Amino acid sequence: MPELPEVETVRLGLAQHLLGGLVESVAVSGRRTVRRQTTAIFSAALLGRRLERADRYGKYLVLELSGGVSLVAHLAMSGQLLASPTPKDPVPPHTHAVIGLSRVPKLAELRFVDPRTFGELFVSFERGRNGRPVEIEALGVDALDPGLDGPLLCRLVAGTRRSLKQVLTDQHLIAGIGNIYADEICFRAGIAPSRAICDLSAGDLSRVATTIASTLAEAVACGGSSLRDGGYRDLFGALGRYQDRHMVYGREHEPCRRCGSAIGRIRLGGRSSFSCATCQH
DNA sequence: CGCATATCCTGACTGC
DNA sequence: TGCAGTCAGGATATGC
Repeated sequence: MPELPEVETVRLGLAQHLLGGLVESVAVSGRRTVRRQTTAIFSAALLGRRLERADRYGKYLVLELSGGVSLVAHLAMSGQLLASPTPKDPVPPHTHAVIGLSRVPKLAELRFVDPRTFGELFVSFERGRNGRPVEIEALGVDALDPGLDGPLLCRLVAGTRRSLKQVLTDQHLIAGIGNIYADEICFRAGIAPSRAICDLSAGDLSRVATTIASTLAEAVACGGSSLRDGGYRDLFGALGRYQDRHMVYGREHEPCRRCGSAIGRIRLGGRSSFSCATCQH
């Protein structure tokens, strides 16, 4: 489930290997892949353009092309962007879009693979005031933004009675954290995910803010998390390594790595939440 | 406003 | 071994 660390790992790969590439061809075969515009508009907007920058806002990848046009990718649950050195490499199942490139030796094709089809691609022609494509203008502050500190968190959650986990995973407040990292951040901050955020002290919120930054930075350094199904892979197909450092996510009934008590699981907002009742309050 | 639920979808897993 | 049922969840929409 690509969250910020996984998307950032893909972004780093794109920034390293894709910039300077020229779009030679665009082929969209998935029915749901491009849904904000016609595939004709999508393809025409990309053809002949040069890739100039790779950005990320929350879980969204934004490839900036010549002419002020952006290719936006959201991987959602099962999406992958995979580089292919030659067009002759076998195309994986569930490949919904293929972008042919020239002038970049390691990347003849960029492929969008997405078995569950929750992900999407679109082209954006307009920038909002915050410099992001207008379609994702409403996203909250990026979870790795250095400005996300205790006081800002405090302002963001003023007047809400929602739980810590619901705030962490609300992309309109903080962008980039999903179910896995929310649980990991709650554990590392020593706070129960179900705890009402209005009950937290300023010190608690500052600790949450620093824990968001340190947890995500460590996960990025590990290349993100690949779960049992091996769903997430980076641009070149490599698995992440942060799953080996998960303290709670997916570890129901297993001993807590800090205190040894059994990890518990509850449902919160329709999603599984894993935590340690001894280490988190 | 907050919360639960349904929706989109396929693959992995579980239980019989 | 195989088949049906369940679960996984990002974003959005809707109802209470």
